[in-house]
Amino acid sequence: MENTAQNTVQNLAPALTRKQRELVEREALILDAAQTMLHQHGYNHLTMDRIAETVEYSKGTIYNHFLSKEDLVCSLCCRYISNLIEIFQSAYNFSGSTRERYSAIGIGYSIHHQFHPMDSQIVQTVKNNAVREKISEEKLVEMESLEQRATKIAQSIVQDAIDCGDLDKKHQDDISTIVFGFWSMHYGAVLLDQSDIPLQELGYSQVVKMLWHNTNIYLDGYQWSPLSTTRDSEILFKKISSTLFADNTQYKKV
Amino acid sequence: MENTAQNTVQNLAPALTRKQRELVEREALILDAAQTMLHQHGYNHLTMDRIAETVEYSKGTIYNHFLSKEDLVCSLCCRYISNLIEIFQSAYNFSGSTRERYSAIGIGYSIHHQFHPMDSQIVQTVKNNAVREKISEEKLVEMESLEQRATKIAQSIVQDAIDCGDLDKKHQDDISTIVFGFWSMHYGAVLLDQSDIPLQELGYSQVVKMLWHNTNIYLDGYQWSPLSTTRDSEILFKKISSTLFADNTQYKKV
DNA sequence: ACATTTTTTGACGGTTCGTCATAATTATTG
DNA sequence: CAATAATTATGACGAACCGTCAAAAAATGT
Repeated sequence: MENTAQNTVQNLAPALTRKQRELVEREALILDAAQTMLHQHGYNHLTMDRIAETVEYSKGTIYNHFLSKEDLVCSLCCRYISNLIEIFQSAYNFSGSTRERYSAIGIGYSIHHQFHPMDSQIVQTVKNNAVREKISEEKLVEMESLEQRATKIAQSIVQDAIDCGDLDKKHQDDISTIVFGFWSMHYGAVLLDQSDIPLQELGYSQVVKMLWHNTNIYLDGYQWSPLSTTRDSEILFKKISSTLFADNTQYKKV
Repeated sequence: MENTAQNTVQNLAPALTRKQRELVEREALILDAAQTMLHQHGYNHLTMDRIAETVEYSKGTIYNHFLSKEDLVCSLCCRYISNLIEIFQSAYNFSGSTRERYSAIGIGYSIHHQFHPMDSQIVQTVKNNAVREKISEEKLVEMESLEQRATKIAQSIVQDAIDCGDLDKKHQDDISTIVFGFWSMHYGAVLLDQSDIPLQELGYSQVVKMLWHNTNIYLDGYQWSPLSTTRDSEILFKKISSTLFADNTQYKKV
């Protein structure tokens, strides 16, 4: 994803000047520092002064890159969504039925959360209106466009399902509703997982399991064949998750 | 609910002293002021100084009631959940099949959100870890106990469904999973509704409709009879919502 | 070598939170 | 009722943080 973008830019505009490259590098440096700080000490201890100190640039320089603290955090959120898009892309390319490919999106989402719970917290933070208000219009547009790309991948699998008959044609107009239901279920579960202590007691991957179960029920409700009752869900889960996260090298950062 | 509590206290401990009554009244005064401020100007403009100014007490006095700003907001959240419990209670008492009673909980939740979007924002804020960290242990316990009461109501309807055969006995061990799935779907949808601009474009009650559709599919997936396909969902929705919100007097505050 | 533009810097002003010594009020006692 | 003790209210203050901007430093152009 990042490589693709870089190549594209290089192809269109022959090369970035040294200055420009330095700028891009420094931006990544700042974001990495912020993310590490967020992981280690939480949002409340993430301050612009501390970031500046860590990367050994002045605060003013940080503000040359990001319009506000919230803009910076939103950039982290964008990196997170980009990673999610990669996972969704893998899910899209999973060789199996449309039902399996769609399920792979859900599994990808929940396991990614299990690997990086701190990062889905960033999303939660950015989604909060008090924070959102302080994010620049451009950054919001950037994030929304990324979210749309993620959504589009899911929607196109639903469309495939309708086209090949796995899902009844009467649901043609419900595609966005189906994606919304699936997405809200995952989103809500992940958020509840972060705050509800009673849930934590049940053990960590409990949420992943419950999501897997509930989404199967949900998709069965839509009569999206093959139904979960006709296959061994346990095996399917393992197959999909191991395929998606075979090379978990990409999960070192964000 | 509030009356009940008040009466209980009065019965057990003959009467509150004048001082205690003043304290309770003032606490409500502060919370009302905070809520109004939140509605009108958002979380970012809600400051302890402004609250103090509005209620015409000093900041120190506010801090005699609440340990921190976050504690105060959490108290607002508790009031919100209390209201939700009342609605869930009505849903529980709805005269109809177990499926309808359970659906009533979902409808109650989503319509309450439609009536008070600002208030579900408070929940979102409180759920955020950066805010949560600053809430006192006691307030968190209070809130969690309220949440448990709400959850218990939903769970007991599921149990009723299993007991009377509307839901297969094989789901006996999945009760909390069923409630979790239902709850996360609603929670996620409501949260997505607050931030995602693309969704807003679709019109306001769209989320309520999508939730109604998706939760029907979800419960159909569990084969919770009577299935939505055997009844007119539109009529049922209207019946439930008008029953639950017949006396919308309770919705003036929170 | 000098001038001009760009970039970096960190001291500073503005907000807000939460505290705490002091003042005001209320309760108690002789 | 007056004097003293206990309780409660107050707002000035310190600390933390954000974002700015004039001045300094570096880079670029002539």
